[in-house]
Amino acid sequence: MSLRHALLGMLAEAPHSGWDLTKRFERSLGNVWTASHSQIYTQLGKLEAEGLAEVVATFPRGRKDYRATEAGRAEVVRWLRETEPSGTQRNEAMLRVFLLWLLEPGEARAYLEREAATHAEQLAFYEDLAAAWQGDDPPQRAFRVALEAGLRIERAYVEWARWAAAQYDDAS
Amino acid sequence: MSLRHALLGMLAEAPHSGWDLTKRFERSLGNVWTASHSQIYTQLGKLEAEGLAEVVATFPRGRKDYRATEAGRAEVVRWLRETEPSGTQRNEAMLRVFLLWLLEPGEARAYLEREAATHAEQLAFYEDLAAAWQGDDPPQRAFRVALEAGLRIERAYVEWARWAAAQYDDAS
DNA sequence: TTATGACCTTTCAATAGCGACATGTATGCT
DNA sequence: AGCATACATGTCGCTATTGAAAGGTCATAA
Repeated sequence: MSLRHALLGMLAEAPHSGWDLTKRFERSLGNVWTASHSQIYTQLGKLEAEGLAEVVATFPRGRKDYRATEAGRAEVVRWLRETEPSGTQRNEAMLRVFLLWLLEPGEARAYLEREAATHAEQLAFYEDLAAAWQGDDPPQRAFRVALEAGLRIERAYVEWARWAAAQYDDAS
Repeated sequence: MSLRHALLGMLAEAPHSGWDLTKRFERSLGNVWTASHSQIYTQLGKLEAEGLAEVVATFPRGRKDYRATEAGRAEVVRWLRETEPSGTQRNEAMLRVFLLWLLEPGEARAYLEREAATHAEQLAFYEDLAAAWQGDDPPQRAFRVALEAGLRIERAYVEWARWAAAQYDDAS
């Protein structure tokens, strides 16, 4: 399971609460892997029970910060080294493109225009992030590398979606 | 559930057996949504029970070809029109990039070089498909539009992965 | 004739993931 | 004081997904 290792990786970087982690999934990370808070809290409990993570501080409102233990850190590293990325892909928006011929051309075009807008928005978000970005420790550099992928891929998406919308133009 | 509608969409295009559908998921479709044969056969059974798909022919070796019924076709269209794409994203290979700082720079670089190679291969596959492509009916055009997305995004991936590998160069 | 490999379907147990429900706390505004 | 909103965690039932096991057919070539 990847969620497990995603969490462990973040907890190896710095202490985080379930809330923090949920927010990180909603923002940047959500574009490569989604997870709901119910999944995250459940998993944190399991990681703690297995000795891979531990609570390092508690705060008002019941907030608990977790950190990866040595065993937890070792487990992510082992996972990175010894396992192949599973080929599981999930992108419902693109899946729909295969089925667009079932709609009227105008509807298909509208869908693609919405896609273009959505990706343009995402791109702008990444650009803001990149502009504001600083920090040069290893986790931040890894983030920067991932962000660059986001920038390039969103650009490709936006251009594609505009081109695709034109393909479904009534005139065509 | 998207799998359901993905299958229905393909069955609206032409009759397919579970085997065919599995192959289509392994090839082109797998890059936006993965599904194992066990899931596909189970789902075909359900679609048939609900009257959304029907067996239109049987062949040697137990092969059965399914086609979407009118109700099935209407259901995909309804889904396309009335529901928003779920935001679920899943891309384990990119998720790992966020965690690459946990490895030695050399290991990280090697990972990214493998990614570059994998995506270059995928790109070549799409290019071959595109070169061989012909047919101008609506489903084929939709496929062509999706393929164009694949081409553009894989190109972006390859270039990114090469750039990213250089970031983790020992010299850096 | 027999082995090999490609074709093809089915079932099942176990795990992962989703969405709704439940519960409560601190902050800031009116 | 009262209220809204953001913060914060946790549980539960249902559905989706995976991976493995099992069983069978046809074509081809050694």
